Amino acid sequence: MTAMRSPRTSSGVLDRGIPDATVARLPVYLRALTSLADQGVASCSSHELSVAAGVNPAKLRKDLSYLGSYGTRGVGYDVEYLGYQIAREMGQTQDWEVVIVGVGNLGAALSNYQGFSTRGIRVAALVDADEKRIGQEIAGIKVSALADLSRIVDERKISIGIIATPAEVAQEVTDLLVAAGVTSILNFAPAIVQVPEGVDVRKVDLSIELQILAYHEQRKSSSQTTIQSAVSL
Amino acid sequence: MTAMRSPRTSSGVLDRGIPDATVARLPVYLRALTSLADQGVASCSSHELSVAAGVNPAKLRKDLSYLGSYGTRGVGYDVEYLGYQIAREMGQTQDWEVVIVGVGNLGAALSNYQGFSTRGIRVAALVDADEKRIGQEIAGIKVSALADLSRIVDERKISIGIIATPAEVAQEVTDLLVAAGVTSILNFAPAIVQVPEGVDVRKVDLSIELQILAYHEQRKSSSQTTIQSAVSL
DNA sequence: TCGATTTTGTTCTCGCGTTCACAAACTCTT
DNA sequence: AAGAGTTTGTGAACGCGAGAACAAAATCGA
Repeated sequence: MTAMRSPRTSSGVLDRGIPDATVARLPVYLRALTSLADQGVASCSSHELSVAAGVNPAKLRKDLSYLGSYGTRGVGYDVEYLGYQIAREMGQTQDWEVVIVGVGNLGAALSNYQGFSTRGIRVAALVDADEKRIGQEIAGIKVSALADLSRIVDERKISIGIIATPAEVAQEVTDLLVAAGVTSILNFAPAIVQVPEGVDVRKVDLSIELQILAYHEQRKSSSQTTIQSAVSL
Repeated sequence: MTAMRSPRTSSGVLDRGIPDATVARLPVYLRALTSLADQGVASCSSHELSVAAGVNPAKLRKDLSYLGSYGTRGVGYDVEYLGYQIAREMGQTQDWEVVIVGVGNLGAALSNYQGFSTRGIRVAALVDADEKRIGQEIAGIKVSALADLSRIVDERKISIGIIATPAEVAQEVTDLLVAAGVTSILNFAPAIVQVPEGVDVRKVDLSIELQILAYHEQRKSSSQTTIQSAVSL
């Protein structure tokens, strides 16, 4: 979304250059595969998997083809094997430790979110500027002072930070994270933050998603009345 | 993302058919305009606004041109006027009441989220299946039983629902929402839900965003070592 | 009034992503 | 062993969106 240029090193052979659109879908496939595995399914076709993932089967196959040929023609994909290959490609075979800045309602919700641990992501530290919150324990993690951010990031070799603060301090927090050595940021604050070259930012805006729905909702109802008035003519 | 086909009625003149990509950016522009207005800026050029919104100025102007000609050549845009036009186009001149199903950590965070009210969105009801939560008050709203969902949606004429439940019950909740008359759903549960024609679903997956960052992070570090090994040759 | 300057609105081109359609490859049955 | 039936992997066509570039329109100064 913002400055999401992937490295695209022209280093030749090894750079398989998976398209951004595909990278964004691989976790969806992985989730669908995990779900199938939980149901005891050992093998599946691209069609079955595409239904579970909610995409077009041809798109699914093309996406998977960027990783290599992990299916068997006439048979389909081995659920566990394909899942492992996607997980490896996505870097989930290692554990990524993240720091969450801001432990208000959203930060606390993220800290308690169960979906991270199974995806190679571990919330390693919580940081807040509010004196009253420092020292509190959330999801088994002590909240540290903002002043300790740099030391924590350095000690634990954290490269991913999550911003769950009010919009007003988002840029300030971003600068602190970048200065501390973080190179990937997930920003939940409703503000555009500027980062230097080499730092990735992804933005999740809860109210924007709702506004998009409201727009379509409005069009639904207005086209309804348009049709009605057309009929009444 | 999922079945986001806009109505595209061939009803002729009035259908200006704003592209989906543009609709997704309009709220960003609106936020930037609000921010500028708060700073006392009365007028701005497409360049200034594009910096605040984090997009290309040409893209910004093209997006705005779908709404009409609300700028003045040689001058720029009136901040308040343009803001109003976008808000009107997005349907924010009316209030959209939404119901949140599931008041765990995330549901509670959403209930308390301040960003909605200024965007024409009002959390009108909270619903949960857990007996212990029913009757509790969150953000000044009493939590109702799941059994009352249909009545609430009907009484308050709610057309937008938010799912903040565990993945296992997401489809079940979706079916209840659709049966109750909801036609737009924002799904935070990590599951793909099936909906009938005419119902819009948008999906926000917190861990997928982090996985995408982890992927790029992995590529950064591995391309680093590739360069190093290339140098050492 | 006229030219210089600024900035919008729009046309045009390019590239990415989606989807179709088919050949290659595998299994199963006879 | 061979043909019928599946399903993958991919080449090719198509459509949408991004961004450059330019014409149209407004202001400003002389």
